[in-house]
Amino acid sequence: MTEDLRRVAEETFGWRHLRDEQLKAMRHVLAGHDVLVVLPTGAGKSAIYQTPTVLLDGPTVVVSPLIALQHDQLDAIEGSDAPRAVAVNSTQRGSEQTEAWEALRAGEARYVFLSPEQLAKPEVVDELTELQVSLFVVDEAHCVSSWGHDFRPEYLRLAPVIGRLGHPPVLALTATAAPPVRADIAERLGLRDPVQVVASFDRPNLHLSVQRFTEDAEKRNAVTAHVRTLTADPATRCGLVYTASRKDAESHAEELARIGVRAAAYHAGMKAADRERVHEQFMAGELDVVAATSAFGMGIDKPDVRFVVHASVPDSLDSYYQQIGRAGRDGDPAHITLCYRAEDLGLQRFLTAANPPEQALDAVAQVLHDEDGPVALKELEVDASPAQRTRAVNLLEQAGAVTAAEDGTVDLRPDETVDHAVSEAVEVAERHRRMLRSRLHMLRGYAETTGCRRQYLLGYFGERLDDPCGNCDTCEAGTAQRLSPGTDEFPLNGQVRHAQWGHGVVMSIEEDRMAVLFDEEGYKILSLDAVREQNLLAPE
DNA sequence: CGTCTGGTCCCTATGGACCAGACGGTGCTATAGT
Repeated sequence: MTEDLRRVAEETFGWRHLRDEQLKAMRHVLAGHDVLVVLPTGAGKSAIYQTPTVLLDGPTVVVSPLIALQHDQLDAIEGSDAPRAVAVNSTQRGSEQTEAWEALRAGEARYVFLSPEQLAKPEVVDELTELQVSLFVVDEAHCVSSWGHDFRPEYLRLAPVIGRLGHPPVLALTATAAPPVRADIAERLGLRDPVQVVASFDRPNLHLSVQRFTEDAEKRNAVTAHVRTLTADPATRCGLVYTASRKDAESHAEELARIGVRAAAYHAGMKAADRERVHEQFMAGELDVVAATSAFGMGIDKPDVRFVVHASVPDSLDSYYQQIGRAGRDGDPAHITLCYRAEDLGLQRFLTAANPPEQALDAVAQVLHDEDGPVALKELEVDASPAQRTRAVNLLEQAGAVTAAEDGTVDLRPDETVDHAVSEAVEVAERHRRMLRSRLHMLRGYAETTGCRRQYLLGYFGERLDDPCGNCDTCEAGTAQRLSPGTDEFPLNGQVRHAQWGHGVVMSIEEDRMAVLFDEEGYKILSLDAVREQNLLAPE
């Protein structure tokens, strides 16, 4: 099997060497296992589905969040000797879509790229069922967890689709996923006993630092001054400035342009043509700095980004790590700076504060209660937007009040009342909100720690670095210390139980505090004294 | 949750204090109008 993979990799794609992680994941895919792969960008994640597809009988479905990413992948496959790849999406004419399906039916095309929204359409799933799909790939799989719960709820409806396709091996690929995100991806996709292939998150060439501010104006000036200094040096000319709002992306870009930096803004409120131009100019080295919201990033694989400055905090360390990971891909040193104001957490708190869609929940539960049999999702006639309706179904399903069949229909469990179903679903939404809030606490912890930033960051991703890294601001300030191996009663990654919060895992132990990840409540930061004096945690 | 904006108040006028209300992120898809 390994020899076949190596042969295809070399003969079809021209890859002389495969990394151990790539080979391991491919072998499990060919053996029919579900696989969750967490590998840094540039480590060849795409190869993990591209190669086995050549050896499999049926086509490979690739779920991809952005049409632009689908195009990149199509180009990559077209540039090899692999079979043809097609995409089906809303930018195409009807004839183009028809041709794509025909090529797949004829066995001429063997890869098909789709958004999760396409897979929400029964006619698309019908086509795929006929094709006898051999491999189901979810690219950028962290989107399942980060977008599925609200922004793009179709991401949580992939599990029934996978079932309908006869549950071919599922391969979930991402560059960033902390342990709870991995668990969420596996659960939401319905992975069966997935093999996890996780590479180290450490990027030692990134110099990590945090600058604290009390005044907004002061922080803005510091961002400008810092970027001015960096861009003035040819060795660190190119970088990114991340902002929390579109307005700030524009004001920072304007200010930088005013002082002579080749800078432009990028956010989702801009015209598609302008966004594309900024993207291309940055890739071509015609722009040195892009000041952007979180819209900028996926699919950016520019090796020589020398700095990432955050003008405001993002929503989590998960997002933060993803954004800073766009620097120093070539392995050369890069500067990472978080310009931190505690007040900035307020905006993120707001953005994660969405109330559970109670009306939609109520309407959906009521319709399902009144109907005799299962109902197709699209046929659910409720007074709510399609996205809200899907979100309500997702929550009801997670609450165990609604069951989803593989044919895309849903039904209320027998004996389930509308009120009980709604209240359970609201509790699920609130648990999720608590998890998002708790991630914000961990971000705050990173910004405010006097310990080694890298130890903290890696610890968040479940990886342990015993000694201070020597390449962050706290190490340079001399405040970072050797990581405590935990105490006898609470070893790192040990299991604990809290009377109120239930089961958890010890994520980090600092001098006077510890972080615990609870299954139901998310991350909690506890004072070690309080834990000891009040006997808050019992080892499990 | 925090910031910004626009309006009102005060009442020899002006501009600062105060308050209410709006706004804040991520993309797909389908469809109407050129």
